[in-house]
Amino acid sequence: MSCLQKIICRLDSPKNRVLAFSSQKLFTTFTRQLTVPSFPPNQQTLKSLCSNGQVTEALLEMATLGPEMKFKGYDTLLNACLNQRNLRGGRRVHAHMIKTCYHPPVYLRTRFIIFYNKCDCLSDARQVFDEMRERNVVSWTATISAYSQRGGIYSSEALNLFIQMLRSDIEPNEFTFATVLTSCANDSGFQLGKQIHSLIIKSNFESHIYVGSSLLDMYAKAGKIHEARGVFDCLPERDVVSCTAIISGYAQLGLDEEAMELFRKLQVEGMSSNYVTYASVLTALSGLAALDLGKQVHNHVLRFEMPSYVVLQNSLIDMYSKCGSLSYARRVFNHMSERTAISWNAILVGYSKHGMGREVVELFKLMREENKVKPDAVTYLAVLSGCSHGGMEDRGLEIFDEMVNCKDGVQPEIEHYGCVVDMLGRSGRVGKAFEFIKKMPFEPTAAIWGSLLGACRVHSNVDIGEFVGRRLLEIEPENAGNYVILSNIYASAGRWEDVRSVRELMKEKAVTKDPGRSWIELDQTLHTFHASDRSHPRREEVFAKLKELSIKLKEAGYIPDLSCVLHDVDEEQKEKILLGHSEKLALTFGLIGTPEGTPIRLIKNLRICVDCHNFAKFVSKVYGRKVSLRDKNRFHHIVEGTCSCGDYW
DNA sequence: TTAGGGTTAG
Repeated sequence: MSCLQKIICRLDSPKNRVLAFSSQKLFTTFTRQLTVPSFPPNQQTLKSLCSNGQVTEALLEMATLGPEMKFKGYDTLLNACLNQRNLRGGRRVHAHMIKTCYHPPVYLRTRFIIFYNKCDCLSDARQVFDEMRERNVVSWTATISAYSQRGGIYSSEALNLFIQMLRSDIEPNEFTFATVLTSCANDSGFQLGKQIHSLIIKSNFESHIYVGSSLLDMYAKAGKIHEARGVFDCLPERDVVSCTAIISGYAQLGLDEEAMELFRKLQVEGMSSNYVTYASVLTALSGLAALDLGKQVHNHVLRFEMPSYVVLQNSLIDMYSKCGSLSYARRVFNHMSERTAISWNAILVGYSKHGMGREVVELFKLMREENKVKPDAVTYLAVLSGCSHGGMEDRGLEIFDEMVNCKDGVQPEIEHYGCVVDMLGRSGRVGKAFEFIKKMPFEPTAAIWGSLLGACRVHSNVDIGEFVGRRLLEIEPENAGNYVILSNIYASAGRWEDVRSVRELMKEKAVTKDPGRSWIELDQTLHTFHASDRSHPRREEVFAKLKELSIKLKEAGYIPDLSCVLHDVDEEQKEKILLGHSEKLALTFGLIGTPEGTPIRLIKNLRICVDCHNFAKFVSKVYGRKVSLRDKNRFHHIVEGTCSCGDYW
């Protein structure tokens, strides 16, 4: 028996053949000389060879297969490559198929679409799809899915493909609907999404759990939470995804109390939760600044060993920083084994909102030095805003220049220009800020003018303030805040006639202010107050204490700032309105509800008014309390009569 | 063979 025959004899079992392939150079040489082995391989052999990275050898084996077995052989090879995300191997299989003039059926071509997509080669997947003469619902859905998974600019192509699919008379199935709806969860796709909803009803898929989840998510992302809830309530069965989708729908729209209420209700009904559910719940708790409840969720997550999910940790960072506990947020950040740009952004935003500019700049430097994660547009927003709020304006302007020079490949967008306006205005360079706006490559938004108007008020620049204020009243006539600031600017210059005219204008336009709301967490319960609110069970105590405060603080030098009230009423009435502001009620409740010396943590849904800010400063001084107040924009840490915002917010 | 929910944003 020759050497070659001996080797072939030993290769009867698939296991031995693989071993031989892996270990004996000699054998490979012989096999290549043979080109066509003398017996057909079975699927296990092909799979094993491919899994061992020996795609070329596996393809040589394919030569012995009859045409009817080739389909199965290629499928096996491709599956092995797919499991290992072996792009090179998959490409070889593809090339071999073309070279040997094998015409794969729809199934196999679709598998290649899926393979290329999973290997992140969208253009190859698309090429396979485009070259198909015949397509079925799976090949269409797999291609649509490749685009919808990527989101963003790819969503419109997913929708185009879906329309083409309908035109080619292929009926979508539940997979197609569940997929395509994810591409409708944006402003441009919503109208088509509603039409697809009609189609879903006609096709009787509305109650399908995957389709229903996708549908309710689309409505929630379009801000149509009632429609989303309608779809959810009609689902015959619910699972963790559909429940999480509706909870996160509420949370993403800032309907935090509703999100928590529904979460509790569904928990009672026995819903199961996973790390995505907790990430969404933490978003709602961040909005509510419910620290104690947030800690409870954190403990639960640790107990159930879910701590290593990056998404969950990012949510924890955000929750702790928005609840005022930056040290906890930093601890979570420090202990992460893997960080994404969102992890960095969340902690940077945290420091930024607390006015800690130096920490923002240091952390950003560390992010660049580590060079593991690239800063994105949000990173720059956090850093520029952090510099602005944290007294690091000049460093912020340098960082903006670096952005313009494309240091990290992130182009400044209009929001970044807005940060620069804020920085210039904050540091007193109001004229420069005005010039900067004029030269911007974008049309200034109301927010940008609003930022400059605030600067004009603080730095008493009546000329620019008047121009900007009048401009704002034209483009944003419904925003009561603009009238208040313009009126403040006129009042500071003693232009009482103009103050009156702004007031008249406001009345004429029937401007309504967003209702102000403040709350405080005591014993894991959120106590909410509206202006002049008399609904709280301890209202009598609150108002009695408020009266006492008014007297005591005035003795200490507090003078109510009546210019914060635009109602046309007498001075006594104005003072009464001011004293009824929701943040004063919540602060007073904090004083009576906590032991002496305990820090008080408040949250306001809008920007705090100048008078309430001053009031809180006097409370901190007279009553020896640290007051931490989170308003719409940032944290105010008030100690001994001084605020961390430096009276500019 | 194809499918749904998630974290950061002045």
